[in-house]
Amino acid sequence: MPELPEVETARRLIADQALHRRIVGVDDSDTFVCRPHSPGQLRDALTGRALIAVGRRGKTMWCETSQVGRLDAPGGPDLGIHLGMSGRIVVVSPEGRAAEGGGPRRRDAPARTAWDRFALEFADGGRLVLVDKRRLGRVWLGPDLDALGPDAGLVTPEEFRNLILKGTIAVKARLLDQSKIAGIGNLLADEILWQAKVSPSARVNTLRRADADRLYRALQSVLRSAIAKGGAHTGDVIAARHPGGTCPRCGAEMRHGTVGGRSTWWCSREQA
DNA sequence: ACTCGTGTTAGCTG
DNA sequence: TCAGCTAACACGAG
Repeated sequence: MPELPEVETARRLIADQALHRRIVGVDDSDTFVCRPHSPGQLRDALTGRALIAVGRRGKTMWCETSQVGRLDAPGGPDLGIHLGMSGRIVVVSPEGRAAEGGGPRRRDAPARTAWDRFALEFADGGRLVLVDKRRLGRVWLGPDLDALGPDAGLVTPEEFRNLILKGTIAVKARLLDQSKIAGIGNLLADEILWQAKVSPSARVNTLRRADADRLYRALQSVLRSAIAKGGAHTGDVIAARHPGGTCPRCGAEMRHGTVGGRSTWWCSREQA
């Protein structure tokens, strides 16, 4: 599920509920989720510290950690968290109540599931868990944020034009390139292109400045709406992403194909 | 049984 | 070296 809006709900959950709690245990036994670390490395690096801040760039989160035993003092390693295709964050309170972020919106959740892939156990009895059915999520030390482009919600119109228009790639593939702009996933990309009335397979070198500016405005409005409503799946055209679906604006048939290696839906009339 | 997928990334090609 | 493309990863859902 997670695109930028879902990751933002997960980040806010961590910020509200998981900071300044002493870590007394770490389950880092899933070597695929904790790649490239081996079991025990995350435990050894984090035990005795606390999370003290949580940031987000695109779909990547990072938690700053404290010194060992000094839970208000910065100085520990940064912990990267990525939700992958199906990850969610669950934070369990000292009383055992579990809240979930990374899905549509924050809500109650089971305290333990068969899909718990990584967990921090706190001294107060609560925990922070990465729940991830498909195991494409990831938790690792020292995330390299410089490999990502600017966050999709923070990029300026000028930056956007410069990052988007270079080369000959299909515009949807470019929107999905996290090293150019961070945070746009498959559903957001379809929604942005539909709102801007741009064909997903249009080559970026064929776009005019007016197209880029419409894409920029669509990006900002789609992001704002998706964060407010709780997820990328709340977009207007997402409901029409199925066989027989019709454009919510003009009623024309929706087309389906693969662009940039991803399943893509577009309006046969307005995004020809 | 079989196909698909809201994400990333190694590896190949020109 | 780089832009662009494909396959692979893992595994549940339909």
